[in-house]
Amino acid sequence: MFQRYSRQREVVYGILSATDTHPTAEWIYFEAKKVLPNISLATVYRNLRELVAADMAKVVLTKDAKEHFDADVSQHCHFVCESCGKVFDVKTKFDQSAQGVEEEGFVVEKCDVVFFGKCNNCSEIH
Amino acid sequence: MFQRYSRQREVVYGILSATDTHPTAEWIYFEAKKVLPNISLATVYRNLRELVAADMAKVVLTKDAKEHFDADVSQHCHFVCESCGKVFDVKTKFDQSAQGVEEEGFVVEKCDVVFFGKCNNCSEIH
DNA sequence: ATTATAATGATAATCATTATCAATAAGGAT
DNA sequence: ATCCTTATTGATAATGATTATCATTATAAT
Repeated sequence: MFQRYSRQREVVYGILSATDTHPTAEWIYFEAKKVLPNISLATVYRNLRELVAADMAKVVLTKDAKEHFDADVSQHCHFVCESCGKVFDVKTKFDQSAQGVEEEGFVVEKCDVVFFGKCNNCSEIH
Repeated sequence: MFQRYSRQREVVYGILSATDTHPTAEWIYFEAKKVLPNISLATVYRNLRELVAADMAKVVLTKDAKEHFDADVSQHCHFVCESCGKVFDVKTKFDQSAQGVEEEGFVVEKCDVVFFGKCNNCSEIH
C-alpha cells in the first residue's frame, strides 16, 4: 500500500487519530500546516484517500457536502447535529448481523449508521 | 411550501415516485425530458431540493459523489452494491428508538442506515 | 554516492450542485 | 376573458469540494 515513508502522511494520520471531531480535509490541512507549513492541500486529500483505502480511516457522510474523516475504523455509529454541524461518536453498539439483511440476498461488508438531530448542547440552548 | 402548481414538478415527482431505483438528479432529468423536452436540469435539481424540504422525498448518500433520491419517505434502510452501484431498499425494519442513542444526550430526529456489499446479482457472477 | 521512482507541491481540471436573472406562466382580481 | 403580480422556469454562469497533472523532491535500495 504505502511503499515509502512520508512525513506528511505521518502528520496527517497523527492529526486525524488524535481527534474525535471527525474533521474535514480542510481542517486537517490547516492543522498540518502548523507542523509542516509547506504541506499542500492536495497532499492532505491524497493521503486521506490512501488511508481510507488502507482501512486506516473512514469517511463519514454528513450531508454538509464535505467528507468527514475518522481514524476509528471500528464498527460504530455517528450522530450529526443539524444545528451546529458537529459529528459525534455514538457509544451504543449496533449489531449489523442482527439486522437480518443478509437474508434478503445481500452480502454485507460494512454498514453506516448516522443519526441526525440536536446534540446535548444545542438542545439546551434551543 | 409550493405556492403554485407546475407541470415540471408534477413530472419530476411522478418519475421519482414511480421507481424504486433511487435515481440521481441527472437520470430523472433524462426521464423528464421524454415528457417535457424543454425541461432544464436546474429545474429538476430545484424541484428535488424542494421536495426534500417538503418531506416528499429524501436523499440517499452512497459514496459515489452523487445524491440519490427516494420518494419513499418512510423509515427504511438502504443497501448499496459496491460492484454495480445500485441502491436497494432493505425490507428489514430498523427500530431507531431501540438503539439507545437518546440516552447519550442526543435528540434524534432521523436516522440513515446504509449497508454496503454485493447485491444478489453481483455476488453470483463473482 | 547513485539511482529508480514514490510522494509531494502547485495548480489546473472536473463535476455535481447552486445561484443568477430575464422570460414565462399560474391563478387571483377585475 | 383580460390584466396583473410574482412564483417558477430555462439557460447558463458560478461555486466549491475533490481529483488529475506534472515537474520537482526525497525515500530507500543498490
